Amino acid sequence: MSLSNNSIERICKIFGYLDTLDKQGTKFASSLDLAKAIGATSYTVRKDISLLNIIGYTRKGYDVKTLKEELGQKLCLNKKRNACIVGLGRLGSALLDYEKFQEDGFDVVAGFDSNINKLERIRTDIDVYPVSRINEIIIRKHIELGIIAVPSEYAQNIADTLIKAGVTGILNFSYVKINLPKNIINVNLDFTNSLRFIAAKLSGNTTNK
Amino acid sequence: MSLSNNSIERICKIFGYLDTLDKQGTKFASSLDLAKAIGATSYTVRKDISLLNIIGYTRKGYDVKTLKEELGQKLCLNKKRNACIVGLGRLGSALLDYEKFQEDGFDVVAGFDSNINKLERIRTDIDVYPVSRINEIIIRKHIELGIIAVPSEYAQNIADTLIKAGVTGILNFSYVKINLPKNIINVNLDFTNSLRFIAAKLSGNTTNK
DNA sequence: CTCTGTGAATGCTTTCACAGCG
DNA sequence: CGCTGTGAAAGCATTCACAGAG
Repeated sequence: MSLSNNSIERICKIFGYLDTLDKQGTKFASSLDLAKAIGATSYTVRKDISLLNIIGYTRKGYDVKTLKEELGQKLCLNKKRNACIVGLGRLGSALLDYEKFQEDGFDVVAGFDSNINKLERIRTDIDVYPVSRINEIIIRKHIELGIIAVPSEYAQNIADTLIKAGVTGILNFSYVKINLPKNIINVNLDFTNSLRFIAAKLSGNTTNK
Repeated sequence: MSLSNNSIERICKIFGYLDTLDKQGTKFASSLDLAKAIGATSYTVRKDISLLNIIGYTRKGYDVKTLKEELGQKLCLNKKRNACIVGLGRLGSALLDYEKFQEDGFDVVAGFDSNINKLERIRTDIDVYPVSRINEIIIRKHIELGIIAVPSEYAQNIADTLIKAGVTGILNFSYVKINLPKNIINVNLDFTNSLRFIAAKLSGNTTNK
């Protein structure tokens, strides 16, 4: 089985949307419904799904519950995973309390910051530690995912520490690209770059693709 | 001139990296340097840049200051733009104080929330208003960009309000796709989906592309 | 040499078009 | 009918390979 990044991203979005549909009590969804919800075409959705050898029902579309279960299984999204957040500034502490992570099976089980005073002041149900304890805690709590919300100049260093401790996936909110061994999966979310992208497209000298 | 989204995104990243290089005092950067910094190949970087009819110097690479200026000009990234944030919960208020936006020419000039008590409690230099005043303030302050950080169920409604008031670009932090007229540029940043993507790739049944 | 600039070739992804099914 | 499933075609983006320039 072998999916492109684009396919994976679409399927992840579909998975999230199926959850919404399920909570609403919707039973079936056609490829077109799904496509609209994630911003794709129905062809692409059908192809993505069929690449996973999942089949739908003619005339009705896909069974919401079943499809969600199957997508989750094929992409290992049903399994819970432990995560930690490094850097508990404004953004990091907002992320600590971002309930959607937990709802979706990502358990944030630790927060880290280098500022001891900050650790004492923070009010959250999640355990917080100084960065010096990253290695110990990651191993003890079986943390697989690291969320980096430290100032950009420290991001690479933190990433190295996380990986040495055994983290295999990194979500990086700093605006620098971090260099990683290629078995580590990583996504960069650079807010400023997203605004730049919007600004650039607004300026108009672009295709619509 | 006509660039694909991928090209625009890469160029935006290059633009950001050139700023870092410039502050460091670096004078020249080769296509390979830039490529490494943004996670691309040198071919792609050269092609992207040449699509904009910008030329470098043989044997030295690109002049950092000049290239930044030219990219900024072609993509209209030098012009300042006003932005607002709707939804001042944990995330929204963190974004209000995200200095990188201002540094990069995105002036956050207003925050909105539906909860009047919250507006009174918030401590920030930026003016905050009830959502009922969105239309008035957007017009008065010439706001072009809207950053949506409200709970997902309100996102579509807020987006419609913003657009009616004249906003042309939207950065959406909620996890629903919002439907927009196609002259509106919009980017979705769904944190949970990024974690899902990482989890899916960790599970391994994917290409490396 | 070492780097850029770029047509040509390659390799992906998406789209199309239509058979199949209830 | 209204939907899925899928080979074939089209459309893009990336990579290659090499000329050009100092």
